[in-house]
Amino acid sequence: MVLHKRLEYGFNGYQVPSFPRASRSTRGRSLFKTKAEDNQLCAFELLATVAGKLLQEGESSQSLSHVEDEKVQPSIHGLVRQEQHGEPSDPEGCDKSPIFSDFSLHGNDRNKYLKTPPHPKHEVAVAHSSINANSSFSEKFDHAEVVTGESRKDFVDFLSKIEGSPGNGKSSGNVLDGIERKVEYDSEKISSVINGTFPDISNSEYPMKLDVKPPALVCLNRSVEVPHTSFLPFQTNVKLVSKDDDENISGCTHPSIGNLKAFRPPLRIGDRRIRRLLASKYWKVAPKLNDRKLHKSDMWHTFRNTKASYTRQRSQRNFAYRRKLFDRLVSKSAEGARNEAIASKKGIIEDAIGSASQASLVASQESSYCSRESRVKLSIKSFRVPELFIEIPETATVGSLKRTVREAVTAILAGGLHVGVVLKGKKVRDDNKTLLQTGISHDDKVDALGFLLEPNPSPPSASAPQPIFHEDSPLYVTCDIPQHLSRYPKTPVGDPVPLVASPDPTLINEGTSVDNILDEVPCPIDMTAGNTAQGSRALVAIPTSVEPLTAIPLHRKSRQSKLAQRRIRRPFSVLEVEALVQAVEKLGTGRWRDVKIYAFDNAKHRTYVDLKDKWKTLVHTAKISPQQRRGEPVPQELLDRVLAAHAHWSEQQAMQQIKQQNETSLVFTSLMAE
DNA sequence: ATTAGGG
DNA sequence: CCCTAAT
Repeated sequence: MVLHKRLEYGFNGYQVPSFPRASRSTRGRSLFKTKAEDNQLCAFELLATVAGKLLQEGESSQSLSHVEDEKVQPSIHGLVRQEQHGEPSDPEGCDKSPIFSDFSLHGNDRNKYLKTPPHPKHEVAVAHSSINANSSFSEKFDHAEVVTGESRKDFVDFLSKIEGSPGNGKSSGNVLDGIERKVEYDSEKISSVINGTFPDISNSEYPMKLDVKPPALVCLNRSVEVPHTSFLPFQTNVKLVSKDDDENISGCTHPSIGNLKAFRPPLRIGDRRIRRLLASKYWKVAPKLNDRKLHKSDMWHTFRNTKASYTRQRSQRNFAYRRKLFDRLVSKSAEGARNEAIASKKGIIEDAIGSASQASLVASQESSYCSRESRVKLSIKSFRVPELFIEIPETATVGSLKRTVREAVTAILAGGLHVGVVLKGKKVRDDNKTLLQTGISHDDKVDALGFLLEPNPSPPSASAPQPIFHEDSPLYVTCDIPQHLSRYPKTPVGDPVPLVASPDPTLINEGTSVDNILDEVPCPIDMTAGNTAQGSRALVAIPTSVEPLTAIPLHRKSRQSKLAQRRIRRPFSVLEVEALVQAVEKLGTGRWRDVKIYAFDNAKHRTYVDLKDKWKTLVHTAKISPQQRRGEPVPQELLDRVLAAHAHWSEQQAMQQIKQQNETSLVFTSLMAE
C-alpha cells in the first residue's frame, strides 16, 4: 500500500481539478481516491479563503456612489493579464479576437459541445495531407496548413476510393506508393510536433508556409475557418516555443474540446524512478473531483471552518456573502476547472516565453445582477497555490496529512500576503480610488482584472491574520504526526513565508507535462482578447529547517525503490491519439517500439506499452457505441481510422501467418518428397 | 528490451 | 496502467 511509504508530496499550485474522468476502476485504489479527495477539500478551502479575503477587501474599499445601469451580461470575462514591457505576449492572432469560450455552458449544451465538437480538428501547425500521386488531389491539399474535418474526410474518401473498401488496402502500385510517402511525410510532421523538434522545414521537399525558426520563439497564427455553426470561437493559435533543444515545444494551442490538462514543464530529472515518484505524487495530491455535487456540502463545511480560523474577527455579516460566494465558486468549478487548468497552463506558457509576473490568479469579473446598487462582484475562480513540499511519516494519519497540507497552505496565504490589483495590465496602486474610478466596475469591455499575490513586505497588521505556522502553534501539538516530522512550516513568526520565483513553474493537476506538444492544452483562454493570464512565477514555499528529517532518511529510500508507485494517469489527448493513429497506420500494429520512436520519441511518459495499450483501448472504443465511451471524446473520424488500420493490419498479420504456414508446409512437403 | 495479452 | 509470460 502506498501509504506505507513516507509520503513526500509536492504541491505545485492547486487547481480545481479538471473533469471527472477519473478512472472508474477503483479496485485497489479506493483508499487513494478518498485520500485524494480530502486533499481536494483543502484546495477548496484555499480557494474559498482567498476569494473571500479578496472579496472582503473589495467590499471595504468599495465606495460606489453612482448608480449605474448595468447590463446583465452573462459571459464570463476572463481574466488576468499582465502586460510585459515591450513584449506583447501575442502579437497577432492571440490577442485579436475578443471571443470567449463560453464556460458557462451547462448541462446539455455542454455535453453536446463536448461530444460533437465543431469539427474536431486539432492539428496544430501540422501541414498535411497532400498526395503526390494525384495532382488534382494534391492541389487541394498541398500546403494546406490545417486539415479541416472536411478535407480530412476527403482524404479518407480518396483513400478508400483507391483502396477499394477501406481497411482492405492492397498496396497497389505507385498511387499507394505516393500515399505512403505522403503519409510518411505527414507522420513526420506529427511526430516532430510531438517530439518538439520541428523538422528542417526549409529543406523539406514539401515546403510549408510555416515560418518556423525552431530555436526562437515562434508564434504561428493559424486562422482556421470556423465551420458553420460552431458556437465556440475557433481559432488556432499556435505558439511554438523551443526552450531547450532537447526539450519541448510549449505554447498555447487552439481550443480543443475537453483537453483540460494543465501541464507542467519538463522535469529536469533524469532518474526515471524519481519521475515515477513525482508522477505518483501528482497522482496523489491532484486527484480529480469525481462528484462535485457530492462534496459540495463537505466543502462548504470545510470552507466555513477554515474561514473561522482566521477570519473569526470578521463580522458575521459577511457570512451570507461568503456562503454565496462559495456556492458560486463551487458551482463554477465545473466550468471553471477548464478555465483554471487552461489559465494556469497559460501562465506557464507565458513563463516559458519569457514573460514574468507575480503569482497567477485567475479572476473573473461578472456583471452584477442587481442593477440597483451597482455593486461589483468579483469571483476568483482559481489561483495557484505555490509549490509545497510536504514530508510526512508513513505512520501519520490521513487526518494529520490533511492538516499538514492545510496548515502549510494556510501559512502561505496567511503569512502576510500582499494583494496587488492589476487592471488591463497595469497595477492599480492607489488604494483609495474607488472601483468605479479605477474602472473595475465597467464590465462592458474585456476588462482584465487580475490579482497578484506577493509576499508582504510589511509585517502583517494587527488585524491581519497571523501566520498560523509556528513550531509552538497549538495546531502542531494536536497533530498526531510524530513531533519531529512535521517540520515543514517552520516559518519564523511574523516572517513572510518565503516566496520564491520559480522560473520553472511546475504544474499540478494530473501532472501532465510538456514533453511534447501533445501535452499541450488547447487554450481557449487565449481567445479572450488580450486577456493573457500572466505568466506565473510559482510562489514556492521552501521549508527552512530540515534537521528533524535526518532522522529517518535512508529508510524510505530503500523501501521506495521497492514499491514503485503507480504512474499517474495521463489520458491521451486527441492530438496524441491522432499521432498514434497515424503512426500505426504507417507502421502497423506490433511494432510498438517503432511507433514510440516514430511518434512519441520525446514523450518520455509514453512507453511503447502505453501506446500499445492505448491502441487496444482505441480499438475497443471505436467498436462500442458513442454512449458507452468515456473520457475525452475522440473524434469519430479518428476512430474510423483506428478501425480501418486495425482491420488492415490484422489482415496483414493473418496474411503473414498464412504465408508462413504455406512456406513451412512447402518445406515440409518438399522434405517429404525427398 | 520488446511483444502480446490478461487484469 | 500494471503485470507477466514469452520472445
